[in-house]
Amino acid sequence: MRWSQTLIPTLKETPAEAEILSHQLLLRAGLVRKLTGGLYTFLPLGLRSLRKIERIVREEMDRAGALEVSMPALQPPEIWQQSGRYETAADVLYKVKDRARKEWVLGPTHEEVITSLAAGEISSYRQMPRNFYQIGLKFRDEIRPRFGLMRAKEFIMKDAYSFDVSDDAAMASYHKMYDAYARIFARCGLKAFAVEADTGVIGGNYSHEFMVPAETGENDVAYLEDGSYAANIEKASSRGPLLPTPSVSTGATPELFATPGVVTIEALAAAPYSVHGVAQIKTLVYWVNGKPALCLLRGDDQANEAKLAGCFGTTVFRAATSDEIFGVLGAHPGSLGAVNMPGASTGVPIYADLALRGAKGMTTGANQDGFHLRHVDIERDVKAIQWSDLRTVRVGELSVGSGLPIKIQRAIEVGHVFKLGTKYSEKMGATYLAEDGQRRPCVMGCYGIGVTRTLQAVIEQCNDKDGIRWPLNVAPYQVLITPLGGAGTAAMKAAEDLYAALQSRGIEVLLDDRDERPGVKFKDADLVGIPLRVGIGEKSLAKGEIELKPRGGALTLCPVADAETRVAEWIKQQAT
RNA sequence: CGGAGCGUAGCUCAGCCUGGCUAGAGCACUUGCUUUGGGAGCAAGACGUCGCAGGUUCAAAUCCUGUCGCUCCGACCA
Repeated sequence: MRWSQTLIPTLKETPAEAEILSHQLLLRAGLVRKLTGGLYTFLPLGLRSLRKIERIVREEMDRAGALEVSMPALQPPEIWQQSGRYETAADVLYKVKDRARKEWVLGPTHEEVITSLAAGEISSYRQMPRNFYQIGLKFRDEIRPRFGLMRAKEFIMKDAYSFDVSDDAAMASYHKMYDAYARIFARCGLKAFAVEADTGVIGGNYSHEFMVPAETGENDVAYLEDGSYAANIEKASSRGPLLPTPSVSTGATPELFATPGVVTIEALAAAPYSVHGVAQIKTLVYWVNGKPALCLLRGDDQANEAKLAGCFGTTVFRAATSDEIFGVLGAHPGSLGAVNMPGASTGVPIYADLALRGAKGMTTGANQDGFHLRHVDIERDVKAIQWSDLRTVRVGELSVGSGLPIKIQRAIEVGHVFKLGTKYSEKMGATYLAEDGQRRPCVMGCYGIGVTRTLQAVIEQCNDKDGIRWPLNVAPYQVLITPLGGAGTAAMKAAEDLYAALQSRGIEVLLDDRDERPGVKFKDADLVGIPLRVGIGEKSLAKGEIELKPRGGALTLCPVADAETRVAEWIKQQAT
């Protein structure tokens, strides 16, 4: 491609709308343009990279034995009602109406569609295992689109769905996808790693997210230096907080004391009260299915809502409002506690974090504004506690297994593999006749890769102060020829010859044939980040030489006659 | 939805607080001349519903109200 014949609108200045580096480079290198928040047009250069990622994904999915299909983005709401997600996923569903005022749904994902396909087409154990995938647009009514392609209303996802006869067979399908994902991200030039992920209400232990370490990511990952453990912070657990919880009883019974105006853990930890966070019980109230539920944590701990969802058995819950809380406990946030709950609140489930097990001599709210209780022994003074791991792990805590200290790193989630089980197949009638003549639900798995997000993750990971440094496999072009001389010069002529020669070898080459000053061409070349630049200047050309300059590497000279083979060799060498 | 901020030329922004005459700069764009190894110089030119609507005023980019949009922080996800 000739630069002058395509559209590569590079920007010298950073658009104000772009906060993070990869978003800025996406715009500055002329890869995408925004239509409106969360919706982007891919320009020729950006589209080429996107297609390369798609091709890698497609090759690896095919290699893993998955079958490519294409499912409708526009879907009938009935199948969503059937799966139960018309309500539970309501906040991300785009809904549209046709002329007859019938409602339709724009698919945020395709479990319902693929399961209804399987319900119709898979009827025997002989037809499994099967894994169907597609690469296409997904629509999500994101509360807040942000960071360019990272979180958009419309994005390209590779989604795959496996169907198996048993749990064991489903695990085999799962591991195939896991391995395929590792290959995909490696081929994209990404340093990605798998972490244990929260399985939410579906349960089970089999869900991994593929993460790209990046400070701009939206996830926190807990991991161990030796690589033996890595988990999303939502899932991660430890041996518990580093500072021990008081476990010696004062012998006294709970005693009311006045704490006017004290409504935070910090305030109670300060003078004159000086009750350390480890000796406080934090009481949180959630609203689950229209009913209250209490969550008790040590004062210095943070609740982990993914873990709470596991306790509640649903992801549809929220923090109770101040008014709701007052109605239940007779006090406002800051003075709440599970000891001596008023009569109206009996029957409210109480979930407590394991770090509080055996806690004695604790201080907590008295359910009376402006008062707290001291000398609380939790197991003596609070009834009907359901114990569970509810806290968010912190840096430095010891891991459950090896006891090594936990580290925490920000990361971008680019892929997710999930063993679904029979949740959808049961609801949607995707059953088969087994060898023994029994009818059973198919055991499913689902596997997603955010393709557009992966593209941006590559940019986030591969750049320097001058611009993008594309990995060869996903670069829009492999080679950029930069002649330093206008039309009719010897440099341009040599560039044209090399351009034709490389093209005939099947090398993807971009020729900067613009009548621009060298400085402009160099700056654009660095910004756009093509892996290998061939510089052809009048001076070196007079000596029979041209320049080879890998992006971010050292410049070498090479005889004009050898240029074609040297470029081809370089590419071959990089590809291995 | 809660909190914060911003909407002025294609892009980056000044002007607004303290209302005033023809709304500005840099970059980009067009033409000409010069220049030509790291985002050139000179000259000429084109480009604006000052987000939109209403109000206050002799007078509004500027003050007030409403509204729409965007960005950032929080709750969701690939």
